[in-house]
Amino acid sequence: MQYNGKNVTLPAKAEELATYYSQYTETDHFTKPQFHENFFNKFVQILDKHAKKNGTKNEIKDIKKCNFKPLHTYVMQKKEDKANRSAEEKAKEKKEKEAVAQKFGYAIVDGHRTKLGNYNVEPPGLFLGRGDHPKAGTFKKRVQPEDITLNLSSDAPVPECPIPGHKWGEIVHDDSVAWLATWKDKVSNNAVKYVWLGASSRVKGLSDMSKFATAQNLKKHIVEIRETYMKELKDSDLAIKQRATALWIIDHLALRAGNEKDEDQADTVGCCSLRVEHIKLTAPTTVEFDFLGKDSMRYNNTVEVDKDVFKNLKLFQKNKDGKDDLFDELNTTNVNAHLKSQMDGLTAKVFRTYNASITLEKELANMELSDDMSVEEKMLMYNRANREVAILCNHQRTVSKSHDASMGKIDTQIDADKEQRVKLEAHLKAVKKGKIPEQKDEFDEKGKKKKRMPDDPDKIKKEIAKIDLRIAKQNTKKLEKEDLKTVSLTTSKINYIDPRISVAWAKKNNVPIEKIFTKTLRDKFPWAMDVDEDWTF
DNA sequence: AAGCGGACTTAGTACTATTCGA
DNA sequence: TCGAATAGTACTAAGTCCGCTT
Repeated sequence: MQYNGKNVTLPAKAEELATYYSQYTETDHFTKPQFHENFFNKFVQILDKHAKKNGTKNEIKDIKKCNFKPLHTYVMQKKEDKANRSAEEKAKEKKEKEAVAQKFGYAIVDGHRTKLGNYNVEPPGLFLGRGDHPKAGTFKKRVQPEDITLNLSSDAPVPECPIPGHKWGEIVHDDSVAWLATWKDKVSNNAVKYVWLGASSRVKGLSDMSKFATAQNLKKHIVEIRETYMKELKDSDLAIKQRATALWIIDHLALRAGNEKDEDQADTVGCCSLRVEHIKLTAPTTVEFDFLGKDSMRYNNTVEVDKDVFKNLKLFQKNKDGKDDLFDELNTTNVNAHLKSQMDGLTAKVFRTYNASITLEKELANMELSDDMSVEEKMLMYNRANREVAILCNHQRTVSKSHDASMGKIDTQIDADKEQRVKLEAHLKAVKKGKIPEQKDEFDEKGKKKKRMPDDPDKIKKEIAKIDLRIAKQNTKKLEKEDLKTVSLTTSKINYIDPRISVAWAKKNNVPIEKIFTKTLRDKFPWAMDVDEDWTF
């Protein structure tokens, strides 16, 4: 790198850090002041320490005088080189990776070779928080074997530590937990990281099944629970009033519970942690919610609420500052304690599972499907239902870089097809009159000769029909693409929707399950695959 | 009953593999 | 058959919730 226009040779540790940093030059992280600040603090700290050790003085003090371009160029070159490797080299790497996965990616659980969810420890680098994160750009240290605890059967051989000169931190034999290995992430306040079994494992499958069993159980209690909170909206006790209001929101809008958060995390909220500034009331019953939820995703929704809910929200805002808690008498613990008293195993998050599954089932039931529909058309219906769930749960994704371009491409194709259709129509008319028109050679934009139109009326009609079908298909594609531009269907499919609803629907409508679930999801939900077409949630 | 550590689920994005269409 | 677009997977951050300690 250069400092103040002069080349500098960095000590190895500082160079490593600066290399991590410079690889983000062209990303969104570089637009955040916090990212630079946290990086540079650590950078200077390393340089100071190094200088002190050598009895010199560190001159690098101002990030504005730093030019990390040479490092960035180097990192980008490496990336390009990697992409440009020969097919053999790539195949060789793939094979090696597969061998590692075979060796480290499985555990023997109750005699069965079971796939792990993850088996690599998180590599060192810069912490990349989501949204406006106070710790963005801080250094995430390399994890050493000594930092790692392994959880094995007491009679299992201890795996050899693969790093020479090192040994495992601790070996435990705890069959009351599901993790196989753990370490602490110093960046996120010693947050515990784990190695788990994969989603296809029996342990995870059973826990998934029990999640949906609880949600199904809520179906049986929901009428009573709703009656209770509707009554409690009018309770004279402020804490109970707040609890009922929060439950109305959790049930109707599928908000998360909303635990308290630390100062050194991004400022995001859920239901219980909503602040006065996050809602705007308009009489008689309109409420606009606008806040950042999990992953700093914006939740912006204007809804009509129950008149008592509106009255209560107005009351909770009274004499408060925008930064004050809306539900100052409430936290997730007492909401969940109350829910538990109404139904065994009931917590706030169960409402999301329940409402997601119920919504999909209801939406699918409303779709009118017929036997002569193509699988694509049926899937369009399914995805529309899935989309309603994703919107309910506020599952978003960023618009892909190529979105506008690919929409434009579809338009161009439709236009070309329409133009060709006009020509075919005219040609058909002429042919029918018995005058077969002379066809001049036509060329496409690449200079290739286009196919001539047939002179047989039936063949012309067939071609017109083909074009009509193509136009219809493209239009459908366009609609769906635009609909799903900012909506992510995968999150609800993986976590919230009882897979048996989808399996039953697929069977009933002769849609191959592969159209709905990827290989990984089919492996995750083997327990859902054999329900019959009449199964209901 | 607050508050914290720990265990587990849920989340979007970055990366990689596969499919599509010229 | 190739490159671009799309689908699918890997990754790890960020939630929820429980139970223990003070």
